[in-house]
Amino acid sequence: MRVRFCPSPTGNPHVGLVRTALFNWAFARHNGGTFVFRIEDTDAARDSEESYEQLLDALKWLGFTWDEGPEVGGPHAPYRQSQRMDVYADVAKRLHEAGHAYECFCTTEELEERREAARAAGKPSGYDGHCRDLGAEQVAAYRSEGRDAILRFRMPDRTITFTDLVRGELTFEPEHVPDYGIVRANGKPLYTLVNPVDDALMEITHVLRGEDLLSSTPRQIALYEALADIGVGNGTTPRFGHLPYVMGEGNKKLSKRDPQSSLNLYRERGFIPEGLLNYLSLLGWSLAADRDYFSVEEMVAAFDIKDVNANPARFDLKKCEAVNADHVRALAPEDFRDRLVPFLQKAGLLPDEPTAAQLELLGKAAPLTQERMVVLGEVVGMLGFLFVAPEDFTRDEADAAKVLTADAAPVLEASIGALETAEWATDPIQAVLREALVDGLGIKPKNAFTPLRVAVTGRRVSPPLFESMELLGRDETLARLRSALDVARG
RNA sequence: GCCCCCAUCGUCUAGUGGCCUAGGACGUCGCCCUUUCAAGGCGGUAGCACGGGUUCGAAUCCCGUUGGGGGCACCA
Repeated sequence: MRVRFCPSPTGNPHVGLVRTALFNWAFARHNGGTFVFRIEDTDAARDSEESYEQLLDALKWLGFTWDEGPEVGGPHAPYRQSQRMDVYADVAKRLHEAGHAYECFCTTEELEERREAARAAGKPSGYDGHCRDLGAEQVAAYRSEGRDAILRFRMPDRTITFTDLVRGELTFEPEHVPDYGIVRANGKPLYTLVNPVDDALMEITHVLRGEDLLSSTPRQIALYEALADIGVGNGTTPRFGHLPYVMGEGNKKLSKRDPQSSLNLYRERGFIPEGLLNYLSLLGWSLAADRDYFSVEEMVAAFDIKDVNANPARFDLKKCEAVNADHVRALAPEDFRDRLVPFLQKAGLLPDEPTAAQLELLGKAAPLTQERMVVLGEVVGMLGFLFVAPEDFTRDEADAAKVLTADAAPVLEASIGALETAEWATDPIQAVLREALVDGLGIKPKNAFTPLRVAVTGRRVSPPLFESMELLGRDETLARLRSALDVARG
């Protein structure tokens, strides 16, 4: 079994692309097959090197591995179509010579005109076969007019039926599968040619791709047969499975322009690969009736293309976040801590090379946040107060205004007094504060600790207070309580 | 316009003729726990698009309708 993932490097990787990669990869891995990664960069106008780099980076980050493709090579190298142009030129020439393709001189305007006419007459609006059987003198006449020709594939005049791996048997009548262009007038091959040619050459056995390619499958099947006829590839036509769309808001397919579709965005927010892949696998597939939290290993072990749903799935950010949060909580403490570092660095709270003391502090603080976090990026807001330089510490203005009022002054004052001599550890800190505030001043815990929380962490919502104080240290804690007292007194 | 695909709670899904007075998850609502926020616990909410068949029996099979999506390129 040989499976491939063959994106074209146009723009940022998006979640629909990732889902397709995931299903292909899981399919290959589950069946012990070969996973081929190929880059379809035949459209110079839209492809970019930057997108190519991002694609590779994204796949690596997600943990996908490929057996053949860029950087790892393989028996069918190169795996970037831009480096295979001579292959396509040769195949196109042979297709032409064998009569499977012909030159078409129709101009865009002429095609447009006839398409409109066909449509108005209630007939299929694909190519009408105008140049199918041009004689030599007609070809010469067009050339002398200065017309350019594209190479067009000659579809066989027969019904094409195939069994889709997710949708079952599908049938297309010939009048709805018109002849189609395979080489541009400038000689550059089109996707319609290069994709099947490479699949044939690379001996791909199973093609899992988006539903948008469903209606082009019959014409590709015809091309495979023509390729077999002229001896390109090993003569077998792959089996196809068309994956349902990933939809965005409303009833639209998630498009690259849709910000919700950008993988990089999720990555920057601190989604982790485990969570993202788990969620994406749920879009069109399920492990079991009552489980939707699982590892990618479990998915691979269970993945069967027959279980994939045919109906489109909407991307639900809330659920994606919930699944990600579950995976964040399941991380080993040290792993979790390490993954936090880049986010703190990006926020300027940690240097490029954190000191041992900083890492130790993070190691102690991280557990306070792990089950409170949906995405790793939240660490900046949650633990910023611990890592910020004393002179840079600020409080949320709204929280301070609401909480650090005259009423809070006695609470802060009593706390300072109690903490100056307390043993500096979570439990004793809690004990002396309870004694001073709850017992001493008769204030409810909730009301007693909120001013302290804002004073010390700068926010009304924070990690557990007493642990936070312990980690902050006595001097800085007292300094912040004193400065808060000044604020409270006006 | 022509062709194709799809149709279970708001969302993702389980369900392949009787186990379904349709199960789970996210969301949402209520309660409990509680130093904030989470997490956790308990409970509630809400669905087989519609109409015909087939069958002793249909969410499950067939047909039609409606709705949604896609394709009909010298894009991929």
